[in-house]
Amino acid sequence: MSVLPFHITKKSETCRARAGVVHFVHGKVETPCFVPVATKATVKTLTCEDLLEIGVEMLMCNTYHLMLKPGSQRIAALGGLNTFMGWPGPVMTDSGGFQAFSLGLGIEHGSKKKCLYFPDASPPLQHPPKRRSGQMFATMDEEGVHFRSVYDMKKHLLTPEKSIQTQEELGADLVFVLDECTSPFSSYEYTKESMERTHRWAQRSVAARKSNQAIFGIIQGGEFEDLRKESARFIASLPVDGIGIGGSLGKSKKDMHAVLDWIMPLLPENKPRHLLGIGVVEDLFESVERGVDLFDCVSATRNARSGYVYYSSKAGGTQKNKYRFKIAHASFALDTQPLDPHCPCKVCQKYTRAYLHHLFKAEELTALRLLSYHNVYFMVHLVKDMRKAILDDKFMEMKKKWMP
RNA sequence: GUGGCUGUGAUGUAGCUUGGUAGCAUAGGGGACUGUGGAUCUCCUCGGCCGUGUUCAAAUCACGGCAGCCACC
Repeated sequence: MSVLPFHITKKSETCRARAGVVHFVHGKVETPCFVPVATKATVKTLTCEDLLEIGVEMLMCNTYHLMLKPGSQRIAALGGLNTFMGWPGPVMTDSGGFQAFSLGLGIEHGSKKKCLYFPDASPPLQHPPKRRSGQMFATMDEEGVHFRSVYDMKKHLLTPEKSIQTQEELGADLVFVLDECTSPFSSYEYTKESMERTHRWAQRSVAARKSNQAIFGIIQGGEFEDLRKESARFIASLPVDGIGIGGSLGKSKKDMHAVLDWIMPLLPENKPRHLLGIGVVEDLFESVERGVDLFDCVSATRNARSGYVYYSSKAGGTQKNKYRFKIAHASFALDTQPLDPHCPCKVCQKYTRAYLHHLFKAEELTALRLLSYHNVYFMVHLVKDMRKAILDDKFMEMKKKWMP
């Protein structure tokens, strides 16, 4: 068993936040750290040069997508992910567990990671989900995940062993065990059954490992306190290098905070914790405060592609959507300010909102690229600033400034 | 000048025969999106060339204007 070197440099005195350093094969990562998602071996619209320039430390690629296209063996033959994509730094690969969810239950429940409709949610969400039973691309049984390729409908079986083998072929620094995410609509009974299976898969994943790649287990259990705690104890007891926190985090932000509050005291201090698929600005603060070290999230790049620009509260803005605005908004047509007047990124040094507004409305690809660059810069540096604040023991102060 | 055809939102159109909810697409304006989605979903704004008549009721039928296009002189 490999031991992933993780050193905690500083623990906050006022909360669970900590600053540390993880040493991966391809370099160190200073935590807390925001890890952009490079599903198909690229952060959409950005080059590796961009990412280095931005200050990105680590990337997350996806086993399911790369297994189907171009295939893990081809990537292995081409020297592994780093060589293949020209990225010198550490890489983690997601196991395919999330795709088991998003192509399975996610479709059946008309739900994504975040719940789209709960009448009692605050504020109440407007539209009930469209349930589309019978169109699932993934189903689960004890053996593993039965996928249909989104490309050609061919059947694939992804077992925990196959996932690990594939991730070894891809050659990431850090791999995740195969897990199943439940939907916010999943019952207690299903969530429990699924969690127990995920635990067995975790054991099988760990046992299947042949390389010295680092491996993270993943805590499931949905929004249920006893399940989350049980899962946390179980995953913490495995010989893994770190802890992933996955699955449905409930119906609201409050629920997510509760989940983190339940499990954090049960986790070993000396292993890094990765909160899967989170987050947005508020979530990053709340999670770092509760002791999360690593995040991956598509929000920066996906939002960029739908025209949302992240910006700092220092830059001013409306009460609603405090940390982002939509560049397509007509009010930017003649706005000669940079996207975020407080942002030192390349895009903000050069281009005006008016220009980016035009590019976006004209559906020019450059708009998506420049907005992605800015948003990734914003998120990466927001978390880097949090790290500095932890080191200076000013994290809660910083949080209060951002989230009064 | 004569004859024919056509006038529906910002744009392109459907409905007209057989009168009864003005439909669709694009554009515009909001909103959603958390282990990817240049996707998708969602809400909203704006309309029958003008006038008169018939009728319980007119985008629809009739008549008169006006405008555009085409053909002929």
